[in-house]
Amino acid sequence: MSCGVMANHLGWGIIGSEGWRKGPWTTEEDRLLIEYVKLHGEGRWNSVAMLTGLKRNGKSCRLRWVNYLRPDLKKGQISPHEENIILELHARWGNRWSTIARSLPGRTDNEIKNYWRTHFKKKAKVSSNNNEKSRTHLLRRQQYQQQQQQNQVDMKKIMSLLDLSDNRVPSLPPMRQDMATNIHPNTAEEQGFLYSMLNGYTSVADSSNDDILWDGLWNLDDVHGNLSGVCTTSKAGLHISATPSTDHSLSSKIFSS
DNA sequence: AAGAAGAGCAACCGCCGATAC
DNA sequence: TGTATCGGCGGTTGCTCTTCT
Repeated sequence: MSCGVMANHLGWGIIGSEGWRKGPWTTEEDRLLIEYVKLHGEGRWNSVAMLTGLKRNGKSCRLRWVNYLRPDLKKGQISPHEENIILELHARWGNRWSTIARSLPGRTDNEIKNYWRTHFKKKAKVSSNNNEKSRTHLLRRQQYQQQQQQNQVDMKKIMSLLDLSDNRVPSLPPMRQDMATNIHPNTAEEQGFLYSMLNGYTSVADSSNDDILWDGLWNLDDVHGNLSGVCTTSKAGLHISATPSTDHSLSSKIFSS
């Protein structure tokens, strides 16, 4: 069903009190917006309505372009690799979806947010259904934490071996090599984090440990109400103690594009 | 076959920081 | 320096589609 049909069918696509259309975009609206960006580039979204005749406000235009019309968007399902990256970065940054999205070319913050939300709910439900297994989970979590402590020891060794003048990370699979070279760590701390993230996720989030990781994340959510304090723990193999909610400078340095 | 429930996703809202004036 | 505007972000809503009963 096209957006236009849906809009008509549902009475959606109404004109708001300020004269702006709302609701799903029609193909004609998309075409106008694409034409605008071709001619004027991205930005100055508030002038779209004036220059194209679109009855959409600037925010709506920007959102439509960023989340749906951008030519470099990657369509299709999130791959297992991407899921692992999301997991790791969420453990690190919390709900900073735009920061996470910058590490996943072609994916939008909205897409990642939706993905996390739906999978979070799914996993959380599974977790709540498995209360009877809690003792087993506790035991496994203890094992997991021991593994993370070992990871920290390993990390120190890795950092001592890293050549900080060279951003390329040796001995990584191609996908992780791409990540490493795109992110450009500047300091030993950043490079250490990046390295632990890239190397750690197979041990953390492979199929055998995946439920432990999710379980840890859900429990953190229960405790904190949100995941803003996640990385003060070793739950996801991360060990830099700055909290995501305050550590804006590091994230912007690491993920600046 | 029909209704209910859940999953997935597009889009809106409100807040906030950056920038212009 | 104060105010207005714009753009970006995270949270939330509401709709369709799919699966289950």
